[in-house]
This record gives sequence, structure tokens and C-alpha cells, in this order.
Amino acid sequence: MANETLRAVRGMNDILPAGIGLWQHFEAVIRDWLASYGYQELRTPILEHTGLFKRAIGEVTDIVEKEMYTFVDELNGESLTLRPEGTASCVRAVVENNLLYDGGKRLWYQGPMFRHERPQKGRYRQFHQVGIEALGYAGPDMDIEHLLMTARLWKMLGLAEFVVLEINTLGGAESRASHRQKLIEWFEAHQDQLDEDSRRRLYSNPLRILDTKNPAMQDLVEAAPKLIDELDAAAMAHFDAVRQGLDAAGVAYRINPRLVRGLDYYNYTVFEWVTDKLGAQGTVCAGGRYDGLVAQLGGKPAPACGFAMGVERLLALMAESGQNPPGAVADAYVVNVGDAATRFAVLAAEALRDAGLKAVLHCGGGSFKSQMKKADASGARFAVIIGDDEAAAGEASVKPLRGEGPQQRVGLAELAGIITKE
RNA sequence: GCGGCGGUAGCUCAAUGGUAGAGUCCCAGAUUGUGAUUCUGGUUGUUGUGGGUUCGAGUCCCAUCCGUCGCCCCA
Repeated sequence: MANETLRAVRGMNDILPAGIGLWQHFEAVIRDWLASYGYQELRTPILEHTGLFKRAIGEVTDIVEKEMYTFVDELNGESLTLRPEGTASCVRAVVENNLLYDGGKRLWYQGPMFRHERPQKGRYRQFHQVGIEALGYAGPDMDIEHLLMTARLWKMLGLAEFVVLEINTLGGAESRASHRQKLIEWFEAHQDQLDEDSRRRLYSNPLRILDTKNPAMQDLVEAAPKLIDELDAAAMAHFDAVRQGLDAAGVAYRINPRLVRGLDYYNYTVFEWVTDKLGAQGTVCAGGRYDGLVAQLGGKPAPACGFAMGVERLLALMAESGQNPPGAVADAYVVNVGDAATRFAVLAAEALRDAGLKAVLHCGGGSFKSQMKKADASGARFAVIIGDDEAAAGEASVKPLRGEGPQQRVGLAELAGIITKE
């Protein structure tokens, strides 16, 4: 086993060739899907000033308090942080580059995110997200677009039967504040019934108490003040419109009044797509509206909403459902035995590539038998066989490896024509 | 960060405290120029790491690292 310092950092994984086919398939689907909705890709740095995440995500959230990879750049004393999520960077880039000067923008990004949590299946310290953000759109039509987008994506990925949609509304800032105050008062009055976790959260994140799995507290939680009673008419109308949009499109959902997001910037619509196939890390996609964030990060006030997907979790679901697409395989594997044959095989392989084919040239010598085994194991559809006989004649033998068919011997000019494209 | 379980060949797994093994994979041969089946032979290890107990430790004890399940958190 490798020395500790020569191992990957805990919770950060290599993605090996054997598993890359699923990633590439996923990424190809994602690109088609986003293009079909007219979203444009945005790429931001992995590293940001620490203050960005503190302001965007919230000082008292778990992410900021104990999960960020924050360090001081010793060359200039700046405090920097590996991004734990993508929305903050996206909004920062939008504000910094005035991207909303000519109206709303539909954006997406993908890449690694970093959180210092204890690794578990579906939870890694470096993990990947695909995020979608729509900025400058206030109406429920955009919330609906996002929900329909996600529903379509599950179909495209073959996951529709494994995930269910939960939605909720958090209302505006005022509603949330007054609800929070009433919650604190309610739980203060029933402190004797709170468990240890809940007492700890009472003032830091009282909304989370509603999410408790402690059966002894269910009655108390059920009777607690409900956010829906605090919602103003505008928030209710927005939520109703979102629901009508889902109904009209035939997207099933469950209203979960206890659904709250762990990041401070959300308001109005929030949602999660969850699965029961991945154990404790069952959320594969989540998001919602965050109308205050652009202004909070110094931009001209602009409404916004978006969501992010956990790529590793979605891939785990796809694998669970039996999907295992192969990585790229060559059209031809070029077998060569003998010095003259090896020199000629280089040219034969180049000729195949000139014709737009994928060709793997056998390197390293070995018997015909061992090279044929490599050709078979490579998955290539044809073996192009070159010995000194062929080399002397300027020809190559072509043998189909997958289907029936005779072995043929042809000159270089005809070689590519025999190897059919798939 | 907390609790439970686990870690033996590249992979999947065996091995009463007493010589570390099998299957698979890989390599070679049977077939002196031809893969996927078959047969024969061969390589593969600081038993995660470091201590301790013992005549003797893969096995028991402690620590640590890593994984896994749950909590927590979240995508």
C-alpha cells in the first residue's frame, strides 16, 4: 500500500477509465438537455475569496461554520476558499461582469465542489455538481421551467422511476423572519420536550428542528407554528402558479411543508428531488428561488432561481439501475509482428485516422497470438494484421472481430473502405 | 464531527493462535502468422499502517489511516 502522503486526499476520488463511460454519457446528455432549453455555460474559478461564501451562504450555516476548505495564501495573506457550491461564484461573476445589463440570463456550470465532511457513499469531500441559474426572472414561469427541466432530464437519464419531487415555499424575507420568531417562542415554551440536537439549533437554525427524525418530538413539531400561516398574498399566488404549472405539465410532486434549505439565500419556491435508493444521501437535485442574493452581493437587485445536481449521486443511481455504457472503443486494432511490419503499421494506422476512423496501433511487440488477444480485449471491431509478408507487399489483412465475415487482404488505399463505420 | 461494522493478490473472497490459499485477471505454451471456448504451466502479497500480548499473530489487545452503514449535513 502506498505511503500515506502518496495517496489521494480522503474523500477525493480518482475517476478511472473503467468507470469513465458513465460520466461521459452523463455529460453528453447534460449538454443536449441544456442546449434544448437555451442555457449558456459559465466557467468560474474553483477558488474564491472566503468572504464571498460567508456573505452568500450565511455565516451560521454548517457549510460555512465547519465544512469549508479555507486557507491563507501565504504569498499575500488573502483568505481563500475552495468553492463548496456554485451559486455564489455564479452570482459574483454575473455582478462583476454586468451580465444582466441587457436582461435576464440563463446560465449553467459544472465542476468539482469541496466540503470537509465525513465521507460516505454519495458524500465526498470533492464532489461534482451541475448547476443551473436563471437570473433576472421574477415570475413563477421560470420556477416552472426549472422543475420541468429536471423532470425531463430524469427521463433522458433513465431515472424517472427512481426519484420523486418535493416542493415547498419559504415566502418572502418578512414571512420567514416572523415565522422564525414564532417558532423560537413556541419551542422555548416547550423546552422540556426538545432533544439535545433541537436545543442546540433553537437559536441557530430553528427551521431545522421541524426536520427532526426523533419520533418523540413528532407531536410537538406537528403543532408548531406553520410558515404557510405567515405567507402574504404575493407568496401564495406565486406558489399556486408553480403548482398549476406542474399540474398542467403532468409532473407529480409532494408538498413538504418541512422542506427547508440549508443555505440562507433561498426564498419563495424550494424543491428537492429525492430517491430512496441511495441510503442516507437521498437528495440528488435541489434548488429554488433566491431573489435577494444578487443585491446582497452588490449587484443591482435582480430576482433569480436555480438548482444543482449531485453528479456522483446521479451516477450511482444510474449504475444502480444497471446502466454501464462502455467508454470509447477503437474501430481497428493494428497488429504488427516484425521490424518491417511495425514500420509499415505506423503508416497503416495513420491512413485509418486520415479516413476518420479510430485506430489503436499495437506497441511493444509480442507474438501474433498475444497481439490478437489484445485486439479482442480492446473491444475494437476489426483487427488489422500486418506481418512482414503484408509489409513487403504494401498491404494489410483485415479480420472482423465482432461479427461474421472473411479475412481480407488489401492495399493501403482500400484499407479504410473495408472497415465500416458503426 | 459522533456511533456501529469492516480492511488478506489488480478484482471477488478463503485460512481452530501454528508453512498465507482459491477463483478471476495477467504471462507463456498446446497451435513455429490469428482473438473470444478448452487444456497445461507460471507470476502475483510488507495480511491498510504502527505498537503490544505470545515460543509463535492475518487471527487477540491498543492506536491510527481508509472504507462502509446510521446520525449530522447536503447535491
